[in-house]
Amino acid sequence: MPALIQLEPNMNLNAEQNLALGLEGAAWVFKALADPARLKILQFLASGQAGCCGDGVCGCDLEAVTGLSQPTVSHHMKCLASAGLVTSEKRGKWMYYALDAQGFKAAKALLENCC
Amino acid sequence: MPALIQLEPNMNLNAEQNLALGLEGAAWVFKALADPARLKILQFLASGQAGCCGDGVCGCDLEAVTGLSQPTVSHHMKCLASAGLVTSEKRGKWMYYALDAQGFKAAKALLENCC
DNA sequence: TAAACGTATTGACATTCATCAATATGTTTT
DNA sequence: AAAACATATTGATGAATGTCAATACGTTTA
Repeated sequence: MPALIQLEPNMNLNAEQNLALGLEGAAWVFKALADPARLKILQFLASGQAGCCGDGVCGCDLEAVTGLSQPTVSHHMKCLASAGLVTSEKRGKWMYYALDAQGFKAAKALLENCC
Repeated sequence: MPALIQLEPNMNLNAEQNLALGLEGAAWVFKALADPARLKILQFLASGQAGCCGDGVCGCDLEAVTGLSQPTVSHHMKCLASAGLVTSEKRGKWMYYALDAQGFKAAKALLENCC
């Protein structure tokens, strides 16, 4: 039976959906982790370092951290969010990003169970 | 300082090398995990099911499991081996594959530490 | 030695991906 | 209202990827 959920960059995959998608969902999460720039972003988010735009880490922080252009960072964040690894919240004109602990728990479980 | 190790499909990445490569090495491992066919192969290797060629799982088993062609399976196995996730051993005319526990430990550590 | 068989390599092709410049959208500040 | 600013989207481009057919390589068997 084909999956009823369509994997797209514009979705935000939660734990249930991930499970329902089976290997496709698992691969989607690992694909999000499979890029040095995105890992650097995750590392920075995990470090707890303060950002330039007040309380939280915003997009311009991540441009500085990665040295990538603004559109590229935006693309990477959409990728990470679609895999359920980060959360995003718009406050004013800034977009604040944070790690999604649940997504990482799911990723670890994937590594435990499916392999 | 640039990494002294060159990531290639033809290498077999061990834990030390992986660490030395930093985010590049981590991404390399996650990239190997980021494909449904490869996850299915890993799942089968983890299941402990008997193969068709005696003691161990050989290439033709994985063709049956994945439904992919022989060259494609060969390519995937090289990818998994280069990431240190599987070991391969040639016995007679067969190639036997098994999970590399150390590789998975490294992958889990990457998920813990770098994120 | 020949034939058969499992695996690896090569070449080709369509798809996906990372990246940036240019532009659009929306919010805040002047 | 206008200017400034942060982010999102679009379009384009070069690189990487998954796949298979054809072929080459090694090993075993007849």
